[in-house]
Amino acid sequence: MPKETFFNLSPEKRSHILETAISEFAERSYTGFSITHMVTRAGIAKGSFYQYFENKLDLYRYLLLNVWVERKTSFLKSRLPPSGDGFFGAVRHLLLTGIAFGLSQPRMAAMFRPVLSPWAGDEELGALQQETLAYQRASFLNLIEQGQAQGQVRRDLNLETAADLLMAITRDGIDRAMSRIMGMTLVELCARPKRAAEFDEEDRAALVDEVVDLLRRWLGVSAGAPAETAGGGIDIDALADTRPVREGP
Amino acid sequence: MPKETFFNLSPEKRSHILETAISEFAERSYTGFSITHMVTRAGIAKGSFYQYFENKLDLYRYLLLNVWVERKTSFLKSRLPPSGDGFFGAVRHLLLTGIAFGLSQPRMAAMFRPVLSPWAGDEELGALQQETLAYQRASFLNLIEQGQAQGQVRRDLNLETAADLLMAITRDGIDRAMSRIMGMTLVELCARPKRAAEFDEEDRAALVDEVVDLLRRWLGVSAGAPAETAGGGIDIDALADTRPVREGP
DNA sequence: TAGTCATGTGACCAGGCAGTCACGTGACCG
DNA sequence: CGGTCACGTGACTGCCTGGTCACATGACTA
Repeated sequence: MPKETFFNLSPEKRSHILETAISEFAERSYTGFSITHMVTRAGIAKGSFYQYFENKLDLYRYLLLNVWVERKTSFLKSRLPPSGDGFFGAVRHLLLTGIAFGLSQPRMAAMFRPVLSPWAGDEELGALQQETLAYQRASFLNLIEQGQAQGQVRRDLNLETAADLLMAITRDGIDRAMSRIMGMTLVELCARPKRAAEFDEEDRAALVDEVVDLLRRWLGVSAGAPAETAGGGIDIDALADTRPVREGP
Repeated sequence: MPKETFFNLSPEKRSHILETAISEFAERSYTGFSITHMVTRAGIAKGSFYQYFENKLDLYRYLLLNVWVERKTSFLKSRLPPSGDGFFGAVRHLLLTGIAFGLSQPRMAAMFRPVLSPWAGDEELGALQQETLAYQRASFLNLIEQGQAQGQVRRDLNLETAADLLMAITRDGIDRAMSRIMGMTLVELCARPKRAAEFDEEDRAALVDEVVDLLRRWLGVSAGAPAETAGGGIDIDALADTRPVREGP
């Protein structure tokens, strides 16, 4: 957690430092991130950095557990799922919202990829990654169970394996497809954020519809079973990447 | 490509250097790999390294495009798929074989993850990764088309998207599930390779069956359609990660 | 024996890094 | 006015890195 000194800074300066750090992390990855380089770019002295943060990991953790979480939850709350579309309709909305958020924050999406994906990467991030993945898994498990409770997801599933595959499809699969469709990686997108518009609403809907179609065929109760379409929303907490955390002192 | 000097070495010394390099790459990742550290561990002088290889990337490329490919193709050829199980039976065998190979080569599986997964990671690997991913995508597309030609995979699919999702399910999904079941990451498995046995044949079959069940529901022609079970094998080239490459001079 | 050539070697150089610390600055207070 | 306190600063240390290069070694040849 950052030191008190950091929170005594003016909001503008604080934000300036964080934005610079986000850019650096996105462009150079966690390992490539150099404190020396970042402070030069931000126009502050290296000594100041150590009056704000313990070290690189402290800064990264703060960006993940506070900044990212805060932005994501507020984004999601501004686009609440329409109720009445049933479970898969809610999932569809969830995926579309997730894509929109990622495109609106490409730098953060890029810098947190190693910790939101099951890729070991930097040893230093191991603990953080394990914690985050565990929380995501729990969220996805919860999601499937909600679908079952609503009678729209079959019950003869191995829940644990289903959660793994569901994560792979909705995270890795969509990532892969987006990279292909946009013809660039996430890091390249950061350099040209306007290109995100080329992947327009129509393309996004087409992709998500393919994915939801897969999910319906895989998870949906077989045709002919009692379709219990009543309700059918999903708990918004199921979308979170990490346990909600409070702002620092 | 390594220099001539390297290929003039005795097979034992050559192999010793490569094995040391593989361990170092697996334990410290590409960015963390230090030539200085590796040569010390291998017991050779740093000057010698530069008489064998151009630099770190040269060594890494060679390990991927030659050593890995060679071992994988020979492994796959030693376990040819039984014909007669139809398309999904062949896919099942493919997945089981892939898992067995990965567990038999955990260090290489770990060191090549960034280049076989759509994770940008080290800028230096960007070109190599792009090339490899493109080749894999082509293989998966080919696989789906074979299934369609055999009448066992539905034709109303967006092929491109289907390939992305198929890759996510069979690579990322299985990776995620294996990490969960074994309770450790790939890197940790390298330190205790005997633990691979705890993920026994039965567990593997259970996991793969879940995945194949998903694929059947998603891709399979709807029940009642003409089941053209004739033939049903798959071309073994569809399994490759990279374009086949010849051994150096 | 003298010479040639491929190979082996490690001290050395320049550059980048994280983290420290003695000092500078300026606002506020008694 | 002097003193205190929070914050800002950048030179400095110690470490590790990739890559080079002048020299050593030893086999083989004329």
